[in-house]
Amino acid sequence: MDKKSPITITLLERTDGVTIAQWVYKTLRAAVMNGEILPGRALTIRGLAQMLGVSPMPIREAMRQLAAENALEINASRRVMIPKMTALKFNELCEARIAIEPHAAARALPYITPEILAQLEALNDEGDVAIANGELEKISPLNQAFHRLLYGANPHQVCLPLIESLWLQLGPFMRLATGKLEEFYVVDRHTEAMDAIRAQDPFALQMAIQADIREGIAFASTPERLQTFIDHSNQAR
Amino acid sequence: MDKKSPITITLLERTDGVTIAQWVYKTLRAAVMNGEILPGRALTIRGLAQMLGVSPMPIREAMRQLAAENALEINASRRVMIPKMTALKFNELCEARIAIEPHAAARALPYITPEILAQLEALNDEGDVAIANGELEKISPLNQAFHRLLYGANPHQVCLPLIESLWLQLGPFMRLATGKLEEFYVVDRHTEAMDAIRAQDPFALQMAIQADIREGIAFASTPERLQTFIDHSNQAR
DNA sequence: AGTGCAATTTTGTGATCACATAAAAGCACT
DNA sequence: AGTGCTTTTATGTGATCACAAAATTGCACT
Repeated sequence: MDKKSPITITLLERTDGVTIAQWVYKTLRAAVMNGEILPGRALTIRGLAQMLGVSPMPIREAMRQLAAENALEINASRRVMIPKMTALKFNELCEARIAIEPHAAARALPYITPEILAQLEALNDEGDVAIANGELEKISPLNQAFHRLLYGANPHQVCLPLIESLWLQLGPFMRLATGKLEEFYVVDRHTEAMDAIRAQDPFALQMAIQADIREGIAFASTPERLQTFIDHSNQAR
Repeated sequence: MDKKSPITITLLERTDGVTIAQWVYKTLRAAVMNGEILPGRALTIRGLAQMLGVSPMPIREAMRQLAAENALEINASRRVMIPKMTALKFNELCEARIAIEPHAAARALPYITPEILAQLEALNDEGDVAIANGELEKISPLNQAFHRLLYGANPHQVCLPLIESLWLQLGPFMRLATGKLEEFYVVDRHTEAMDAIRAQDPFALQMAIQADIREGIAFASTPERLQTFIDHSNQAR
C-alpha cells in the first residue's frame, strides 16, 4: 500500500472575499467527496501546504474542521488520514442516511415553493441527460444537489449538516458507485419524489427518498460485491 | 443586552498527554453544553485566550471545531457567537433527535452486553437518586451519559457524533429545562428502555427513547412556555 | 442632543519560528 | 541477510508577529 506517492487533487477557484482557510476547506472537502483521496492515505499539514501553495496555518484549520465532520481521522499520534471503510460501517452509514434523509425531506415539504420545484425538475432533467450520455462523473454531484436543494428548502434546517457529514464519510465510495450506477438505475425515484411533493404527500416523499438512497447503494447488493468495493478503495494509490 | 461583560466558564482539568487545543475544546464544549454561555454572546479569540491563559492558536482550533459542529456561529464579518434559538429551530432540533436517537438505539441493541446493561442501570439509579435529592444540575449530564453509553455500544456507531451536535445546539436550553424537570418527570422512560433491551425488542426500545426525549422537552409543552424560555435564554447576561 | 467623519482600537487571518515527539533511515554487529 | 540501536528527518503543536478589515471611540459641527 503506497502512502507516500504524491496526491493530486482538483484545485477549486478562489473567489473574492473568501479566506484561504475556507478555500482550502472547500478544496479538500471536494477532493474527499469525489474520492480523489482514498482511505488510508496519510495527509500531512506541510505536504498539503506546499501542494496548495499556502502556509501550514489555513491547512490546520481546514483539516480540523473536516476532522470534526468525520471526513478525516486523527490517530493517537496525531497523524491524519482518510478513515478506512468496513462493510459494517458502510451499512451503518447507509442506514443512518435512511433514518435522517426521509425525515429531512418530509420536514422540508411544506416549504417547497413552485420555484424550488422547478429547480428540482431542472436538476432531475440534467441528471437524466447525464445518464443518457453516459457522463457518469456528473451524476453524483447532480444527485447531491437535488437532495441538498430539497432538504435545504426548510429555512430552519438542522439536518443538512448532519447529512453532509454522512455523505462525506461515504464520499470515497460514491465515485466507485457511480461507475456501476448505470446497470442498476431502473426507476427514477427523483421523479417519484417530485410527484409526492406536488401532492404534498409526506409519506410518499419519504418512501421515494428511501428508495432513492437504497438504489444509490445497490452496487453493494451482496456482501461479496460490497467487500470488493471496499478492498478496491482501501488501498491508497 | 450585554455582550461585553466578562464571561466565566468552568475550567476543566488538563489531563496527561492532551494537547492544549483539545483541552480548550472540551472546556468550551462543556460550557456550551451546560448553558454557561448564553446565545448571542460574542466570543473573541484573544479574550478567550487571555481567560484560559493560552495563546490564541489553540483557541482558534477549538472554535473552528465547535463551529463545524454548529455549536458556534461565525457571521459574515467572521465574528463568533452562540447561535440564537428560535421556536421553529428548537422544534426542528427536537424532531431531528427523535428521528435519529431511536434509530441509533435500535442499532445498538444487538451489541448491549450484560456489562453495559449493568452500567446503564447504575446510571439510571444515580439519576433517580439525583431527582429524589433535587440535585437538578446532575440530571442532565447523567441523562446524556445514559444515552451516550446506549448508542455508543454499537462499535460501528456513526450516529453519535450527529446526536452530540444536536445536543450541543440544544445545550444552552437544557440547563433551563432541568430547572423545570421535576414537575414533568412522571414515568421513568429509562427503565422502560432497559426492559426493552432485556427483551431485545427494538420497537419497544425506540418507543421508550422517543418518549424519553419528548418528556425531556416537556417544558416546551406550549408555544407560550417555549417562547418564555427562548426570551430568557437569548438575552446574554 | 444628534449626526457625520476621522482616528484609534480591537479582532481575525495568515506567516514564521521554536520545540518536542514520532517516524524513518543508517549502521554496526551477529 | 537479519536485528537492535543510534542518528537524522519529518511532523504536529503552540507562540509571536505583521497586516488588513471591522468595530468602536472621539470629536467637531449643526
